[in-house]
Amino acid sequence: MRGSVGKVPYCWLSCFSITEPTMSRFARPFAEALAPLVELPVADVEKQLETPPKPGMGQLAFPCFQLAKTLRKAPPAIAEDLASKIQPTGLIKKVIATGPYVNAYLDGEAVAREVLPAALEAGECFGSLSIGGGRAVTVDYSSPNIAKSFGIHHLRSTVIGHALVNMLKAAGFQPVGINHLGDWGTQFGQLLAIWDEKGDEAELNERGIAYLLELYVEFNAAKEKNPELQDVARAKFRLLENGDAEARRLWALFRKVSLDEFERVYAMLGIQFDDMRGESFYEGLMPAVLTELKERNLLTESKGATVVDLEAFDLGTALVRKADGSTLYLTRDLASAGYRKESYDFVRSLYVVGGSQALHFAQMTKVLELMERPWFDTIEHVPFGLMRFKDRKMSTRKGDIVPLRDVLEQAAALAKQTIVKGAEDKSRPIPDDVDELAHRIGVGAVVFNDLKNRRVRDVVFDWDEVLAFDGETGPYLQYTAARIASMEARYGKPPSADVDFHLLDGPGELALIVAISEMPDSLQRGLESCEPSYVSDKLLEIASLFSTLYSNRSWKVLSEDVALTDARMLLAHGVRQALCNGLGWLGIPVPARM
RNA sequence: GUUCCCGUAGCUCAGUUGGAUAGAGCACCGGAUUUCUAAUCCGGCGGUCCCAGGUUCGAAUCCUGGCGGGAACGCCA
Repeated sequence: MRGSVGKVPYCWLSCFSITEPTMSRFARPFAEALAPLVELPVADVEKQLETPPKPGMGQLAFPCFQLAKTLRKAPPAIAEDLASKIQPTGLIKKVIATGPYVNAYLDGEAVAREVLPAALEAGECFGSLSIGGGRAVTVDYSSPNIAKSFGIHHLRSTVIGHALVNMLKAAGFQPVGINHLGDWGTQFGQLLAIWDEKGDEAELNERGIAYLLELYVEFNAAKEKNPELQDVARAKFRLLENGDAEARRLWALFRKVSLDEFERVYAMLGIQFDDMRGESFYEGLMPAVLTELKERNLLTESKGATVVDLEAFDLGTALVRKADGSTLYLTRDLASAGYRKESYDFVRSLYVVGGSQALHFAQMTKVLELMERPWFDTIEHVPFGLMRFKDRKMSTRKGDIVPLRDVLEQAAALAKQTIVKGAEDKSRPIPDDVDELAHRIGVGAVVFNDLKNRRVRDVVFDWDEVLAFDGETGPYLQYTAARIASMEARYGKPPSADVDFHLLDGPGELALIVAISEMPDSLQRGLESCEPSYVSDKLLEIASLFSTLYSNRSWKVLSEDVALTDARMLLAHGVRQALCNGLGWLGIPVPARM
């Protein structure tokens, strides 16, 4: 199966022109010095370079184990020999053999001079890449089902997809955010079936989506006892597909009520889609898909249904038409894939959908291949782990979910409480925009909590964890940026790149500046594997390194020493720029202060 | 039953694509604020990297086989 969950089959970015990762700017000179001595190409040496486990051991390391065989010497002796032959120049301050490694120590002053002015100049573009060349990449994400509440379990696709859209944009691609609304299918038959019995438009207008969810849950409860109800639902959906006026009218009504609610949630998260076509849009395109499948002799009849037999590829059989003639999810996805290719001419098409649907996407891709779509292998399922309760699955059918809106509102309420308490403790006035600030912090906590870990892992929903503001959290990053913003305001003028870089020569500064310089690497790595957590990780590292410096009482940014203040301000500004840009990629708002 | 994913500290997770003494946060214990925001920082405690083999100079990482958890496997999406 292509693109098995959790593994990156190949680097899809590698087909585009890659700018050199920033770290290799530092690694290159070291590799160039080593290459002639070990008689290997510079690129090979560079690939072997590692980062030592502790900062006191330098910033770059070359392991000598592999040379031991060819040179028939002990690795430490080789390291010793190599180290003695390399002259420090430019970015490299010294080279020392440490056991079987040749370690290089970067020159803090030179690194600062290289990184910080560039960061200042780049501003909001700092950390960005220009590998995309304006090429389109579609990102199918969020895609909630109409007539069901927007639950916390939809958060995963929504925030991962949103982050990928932002990251693609930062890398110079033209992302197309697609919300493939689940607004078609037998589920509507179910809703229409129960609506016949007890639907009440007045109540719908009043209670909105909560009422629809209630009906849906009730139908499913009834179906448990009376399985024939599913046949009633299928008949209703067929009616809808055949264009029955009343069914269509109700469908449109349900759709609107749902969209109103979804829009509120998207507004809270600051998300806008480029394409909000639901599944229903592809209704008219499906006959053509079925016709083509038939002409290509890909269809077989099986138990009354129409299928594509994929047993030869270990992918089972893929249903494209039910026995009653109505269509399925796969049929619609085949149609939408072609439509997207025509509309957007994507170089890559991502589907941010739970890992449980791996088979569906494998089938879809295989069918597209059999249909001789040359772009079939540019489609990639970006799977993620399930969100569940500690002791049970979340179940929309049973109404056993947590509405996302509740979570965001709770988080904002808690943030407000923290702001108010903080203001009281320091006997300061409560800010006028406390609600806006609290909202941003709450969203930051909830979103970052989902993006900080690798997406394949299952997530257990836990209020304490979602609402945590301490440690490795969104508010921690926001707070670090806010503290710097406050210093910048106090500083009273824009930071200057014309500073004495020698004043930024300390080990803490060097580690921090190297981390800042790795922002583009985190973006690139994140895009290669569609994994926003690489960015989250880098931001935490930067914030942590800065906080350590900041908390040292003998290390002040603002002081009487003008030259020192200017230099440290430039560094602090770079930190804030990196944090703000990275948070922006992740779709996390940055409050003006905290 | 078959296939896919996951398994690292009490809990939640990183681990630079096979390298040095496996790292963070939470929780717990102890510290730090006359000075840039304590949503912070510092220290301590905490490990059979699920198990067993194999490959390798070298394995949490790769291979094989188990065990445990989750998911998918036809008319839902």
